Amino acid sequence: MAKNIKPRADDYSQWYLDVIKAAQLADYSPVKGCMVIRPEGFAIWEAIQRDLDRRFKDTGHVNAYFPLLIPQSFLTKEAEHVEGFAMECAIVTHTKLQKGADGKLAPAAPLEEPLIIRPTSETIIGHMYHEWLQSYRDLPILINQWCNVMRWEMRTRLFLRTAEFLWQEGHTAHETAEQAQTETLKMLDVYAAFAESFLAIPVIKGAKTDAEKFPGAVTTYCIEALMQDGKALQAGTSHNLGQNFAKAFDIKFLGRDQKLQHAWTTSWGVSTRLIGAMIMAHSDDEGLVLPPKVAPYLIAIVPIFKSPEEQQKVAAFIDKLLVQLVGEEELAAAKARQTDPALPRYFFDKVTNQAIIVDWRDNRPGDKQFHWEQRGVPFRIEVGPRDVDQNAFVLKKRLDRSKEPVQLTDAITPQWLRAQLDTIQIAMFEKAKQFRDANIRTAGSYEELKKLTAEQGGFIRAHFTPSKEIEAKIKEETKATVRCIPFDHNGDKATSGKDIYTGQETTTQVIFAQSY
RNA sequence: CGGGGCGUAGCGCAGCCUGGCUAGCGCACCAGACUGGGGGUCUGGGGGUCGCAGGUUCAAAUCCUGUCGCCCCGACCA
Repeated sequence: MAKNIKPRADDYSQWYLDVIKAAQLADYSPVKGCMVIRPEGFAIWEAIQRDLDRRFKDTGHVNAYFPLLIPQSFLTKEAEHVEGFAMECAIVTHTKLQKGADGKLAPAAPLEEPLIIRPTSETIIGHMYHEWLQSYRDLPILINQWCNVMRWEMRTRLFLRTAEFLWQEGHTAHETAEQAQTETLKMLDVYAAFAESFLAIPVIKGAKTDAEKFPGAVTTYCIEALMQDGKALQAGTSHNLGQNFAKAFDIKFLGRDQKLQHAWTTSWGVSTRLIGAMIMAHSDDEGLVLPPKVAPYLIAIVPIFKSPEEQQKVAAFIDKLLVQLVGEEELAAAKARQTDPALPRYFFDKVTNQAIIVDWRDNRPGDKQFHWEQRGVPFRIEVGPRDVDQNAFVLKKRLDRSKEPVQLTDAITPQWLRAQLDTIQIAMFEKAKQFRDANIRTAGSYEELKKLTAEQGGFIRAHFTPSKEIEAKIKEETKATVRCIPFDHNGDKATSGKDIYTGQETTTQVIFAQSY
């Protein structure tokens, strides 16, 4: 039992914060709502960036960078957009601090036009696309940027909703509506594939209702994930912006038909919220559980010894094991690297920056077990004198907390480790998927929806015709919202049925859930 | 912005109601010893303007007033 982590069943919210704290992923900052991402947490973000960025490049996108500050007037150019974001904007109004008569520093030199700290970059990027775009030959524009954004949320939670957060935002411009739609759905697929294969989080793809869509979008698509407490989390969005922003920012080009016309744009993004999703999807009462593809440390080796002689014997064996897993060269390189000698790191994969760490700190072995377990390291290897005598080590799996002795034969190779990691990666996805699937229920009536949200949570499928007014009413009464209109799920086709609220016949099925 | 809770060592807390001796405890930290296969034991040690500002009092962590901040719940949130 982890003594510093509250069990999920007692207080899920506290459990989540305890897991983050125990794994040292993040910390509160002096500014309310802002978060410090610590090295262990940032390594996860780096892994996400690395893999996603590859996927963006593979689909033809390039990276660029646009400024943090946006003229206030830009925000007002798209009506829905300003309405959606005005309430949570941070505004820069002055350029310097000066000592006043009372000796205290106060803002001086007010700006002529206040600047907004970007809550998202459609407006400034729209402005630039206006400047850059002339002809259909310039299209498509396929740009992504990795950056921070700021949304002054009333209430924040580490990773899930912070005032400032890191994300990527793709912004593309196309010649035709069809191309923009293809792009929007393509990126939704990229997100879904990434969430499932890299983060091992099963997601449902679908469209948002008008009530839930991005301010200024024609259609918003999303991937929705289910957390262990039965609440939904929007893990990524892809927006077809139609010509809304093109019109607001005058993004025009001369077409093949020799006519000046507005471009069709899209935007899509995922954020550090994914880290929160990953924590909540996989971790247990013992702490963080990381999918192998995300983990900065793949194995933590815990040596067991009493005397210096035993230490030497164990160290020699660990070196032998390391040579088989990372090679002679890396073993020597690691020793030359001169990091903390008590915690030497050996790169298993330099491309993904994933390492094996050996814990030589002068602590009890039990401490070390808890230490690495709480940090979600997929495997721990225990090596003591008894193991060395039998030419073996003890392999402990974080996922199911099992342990088994393994002989150190020629079979212990990088391929062996990769196979082990793949098995865990798949098992984690399957486990999460089983949980998710077991928590998809169908409501045949509004009463049933009320009952299910109150008693069971999870995703609730129902026949329903989206309507802002009715959705607001349902939200008020059940705290549940339409998470999405799913494309299709487990092969079950949307068949006609009675709208749970109005009773009218409809072919539209939606997924309701309480969400983060 | 509304409701609730809380500011005392790095962290977690007791003490406050009913003012009074040198402000305590646990964890963490440092030194040493015994230890070592899932959070060990002992000894010694360092660390505090009790959130801040006023007030009452012989005397304030404790009472009063004000103020600042944080956390949780709600409203809000592509």
